[in-house]
Amino acid sequence: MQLVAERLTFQLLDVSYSVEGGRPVIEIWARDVKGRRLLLLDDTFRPYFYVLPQNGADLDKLAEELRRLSRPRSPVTSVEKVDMKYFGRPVTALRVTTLIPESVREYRDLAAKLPGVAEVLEADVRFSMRYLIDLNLYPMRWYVADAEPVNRSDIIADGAYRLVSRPSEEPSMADVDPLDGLRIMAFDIEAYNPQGSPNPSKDPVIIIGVAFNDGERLQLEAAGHSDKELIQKFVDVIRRKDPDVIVGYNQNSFDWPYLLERAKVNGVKLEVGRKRGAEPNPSVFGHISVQGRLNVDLYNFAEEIEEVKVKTLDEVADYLGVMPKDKRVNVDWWRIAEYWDDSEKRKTLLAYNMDDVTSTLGLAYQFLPFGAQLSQISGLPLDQVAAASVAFRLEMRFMREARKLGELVPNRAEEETRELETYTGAIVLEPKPGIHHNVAVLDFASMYPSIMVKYNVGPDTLLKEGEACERVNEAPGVRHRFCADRDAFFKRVLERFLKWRAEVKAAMKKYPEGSPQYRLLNERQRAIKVLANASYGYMGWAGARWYCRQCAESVTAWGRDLITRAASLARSLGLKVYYGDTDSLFVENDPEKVEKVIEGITKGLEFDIKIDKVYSRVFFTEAKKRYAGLTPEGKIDIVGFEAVRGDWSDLAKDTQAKVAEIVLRSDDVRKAVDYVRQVINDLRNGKVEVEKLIIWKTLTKSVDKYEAEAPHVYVAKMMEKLGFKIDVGSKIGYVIVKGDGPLSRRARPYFLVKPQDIDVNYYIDKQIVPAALRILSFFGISERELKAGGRQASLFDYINKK
DNA sequence: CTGAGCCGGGG
DNA sequence: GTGTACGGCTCAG
Repeated sequence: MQLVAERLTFQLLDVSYSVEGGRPVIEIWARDVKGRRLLLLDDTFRPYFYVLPQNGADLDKLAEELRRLSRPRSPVTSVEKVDMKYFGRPVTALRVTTLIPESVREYRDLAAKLPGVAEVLEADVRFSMRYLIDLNLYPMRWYVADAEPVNRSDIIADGAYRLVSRPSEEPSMADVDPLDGLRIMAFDIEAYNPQGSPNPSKDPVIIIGVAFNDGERLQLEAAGHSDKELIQKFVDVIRRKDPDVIVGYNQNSFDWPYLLERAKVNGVKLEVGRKRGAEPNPSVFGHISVQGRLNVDLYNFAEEIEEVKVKTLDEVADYLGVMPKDKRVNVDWWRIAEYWDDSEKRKTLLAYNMDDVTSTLGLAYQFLPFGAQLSQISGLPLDQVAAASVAFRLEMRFMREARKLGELVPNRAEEETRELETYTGAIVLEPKPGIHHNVAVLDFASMYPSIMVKYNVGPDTLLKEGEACERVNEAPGVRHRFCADRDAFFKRVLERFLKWRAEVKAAMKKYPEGSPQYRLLNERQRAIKVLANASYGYMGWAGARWYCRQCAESVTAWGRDLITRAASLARSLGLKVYYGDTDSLFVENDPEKVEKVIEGITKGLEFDIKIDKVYSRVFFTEAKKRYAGLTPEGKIDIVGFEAVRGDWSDLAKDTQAKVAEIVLRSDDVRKAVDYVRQVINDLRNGKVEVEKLIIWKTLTKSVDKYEAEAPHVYVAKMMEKLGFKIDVGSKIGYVIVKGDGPLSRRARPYFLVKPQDIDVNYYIDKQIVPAALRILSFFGISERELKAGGRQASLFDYINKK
């Protein structure tokens, strides 16, 4: 049959590979301009790695020995000499090519043992990622290539092709919204949980809510307590709608594993991918891949929002304005079974599920445009870019830059050889405790990347003891020296980032704010900024390929120097400095003087600084990194306070938030003290529901695997004895009761505890009072005053305290 | 005090 | 799939 090649214009969505007939085949999942979902194959790519010889080694002899390692199943097909660079210095390396990706590890280990070998490099780059790097392909971007149609009966797609030319980027699509035209599905399951945490071996999935970006929303319900048909229907829905992107909230650690287990129990196949027979596949670090679709866990993006401490779906959706908390239905999760079994309450449960799904889709609209840009820039597929750490995203880009520069990519350090020494970090100026009015927050723009560029910081420019160089930058205090004779690898990459970002920002100005084009470019410049800002942390990350502790140490040293100089400048101009952290300064908002500070820093120190925000009121305690501010718009920022953490009781969290709000809005500390006393009184008088006192902790492994007996572990054991089935992932809710012995022994399952058993003093001393004092102590309020509980403090209180 | 171990979100 | 975290807290010693 005569095959006719077609010219395809397609968007690269995901990449994987398989081994067919003893040869690797790269599989690109894509959609083309006609809207077809396609599988594109390339069977011409081969795995390889580099061998770096020791100085003076005989390259031909070494090449011969490498060839002799060849095994028939995956022969060494070539060993070539290549001129490359390693940490900026020219080297000749040997490039070893083989056939089967899995054999690389074996050859790597054998090669490393040969005499004359200094290092084996790039043997740990995933094969499919290697392909994208080498062909300079970025997921979510558009390409043009010639391809021949092929038959593939094992996929659920509109067609399959074999690439016959290398894809080249389609410039006309560069500024098109990469999400435009993609089919997005959000889903959320509810599980039956009569005994606290649902147990997938017996508790059915009862509701699956699904929402699509075309507006369709639906809910699937179990028949009573049987979920076999429900799961089959869910698979059918995905087949019918054929989404490109599947989003959920924490679905990688809950919904997918739970559904997989339920499917197994019911003898159903969870065939939701675009490959026949393939189920979602749990991979490392909790990521789950769905073949041919981008499975994105939006919780990964939520984790990066520093301002929200408790990252539950309802909190995050509320913060982002996706769905206000007071406008949605909420059901306490431990009551889900109760709501399911009651026909009236079931309606509420369904509404709750639909609000969760709607919120999830809403979060997708918030996060995915940014994620898609990160994908286009870092080179990681959208599902992986979400799950990857910032350092890993940046490293992927570094590897591409290294290839362009002919640089060999260093290996990660062996775990045991990584230096564990810490170094001095950023400087935090002593806050001025109290409430301050009209405060401007000044922020250095990309401070650490700017330092790296200005002083040419990097492992390749770091001078060893006694090493000479013409132009040298020495970090203040720490004395590390960097050669400025040639540009550092980091500098080259960061300069490209900074230039690129400036271009994008300039292009943005051509569009009205709020237009789709503006939004697209804004997300792009943000993604570039996030990657650039990760470069400092990257150097100090022990897992980094370009790890350089001295570099990170030098950057913070320059940073401390800079912020100290900026604060002095502000003071010398007569401005009060209230606080500063790393790259920010909180100063009195006197516009004229502030302008002078900005000018002095820009021209004198040659770094960019700007007004980030203004607070009409802000208060600091004596503690660093904790403050609460009131913006001119009336919004309250609570930063750093720990009682907004998930493992504190609701009572402590509510109390602290309320105290912060009273103090900021009314300036009246007595009012706040009275409020706390009222809470304590209520607690003493048994007026607080046990539910407000529950402390929740998750069991991350089976009970008997714990060495230390934390309260929630002790309670889990107790629940097991009571006949509860406790599994990994169970959330244990406990309260502390009266009695003797260590705290752990006084923890009880909350549902077994009567209000009169509660150790009221624990909650007062360890929860309410510390949470409230975080704010109130600097107003001179003491523990005793809070605990006086409406009456005058007496000798009795004093003795009790002793 | 230091080090080891655990946690996050979900139901 | 040629294998990816991290910062903050608690408890034990």
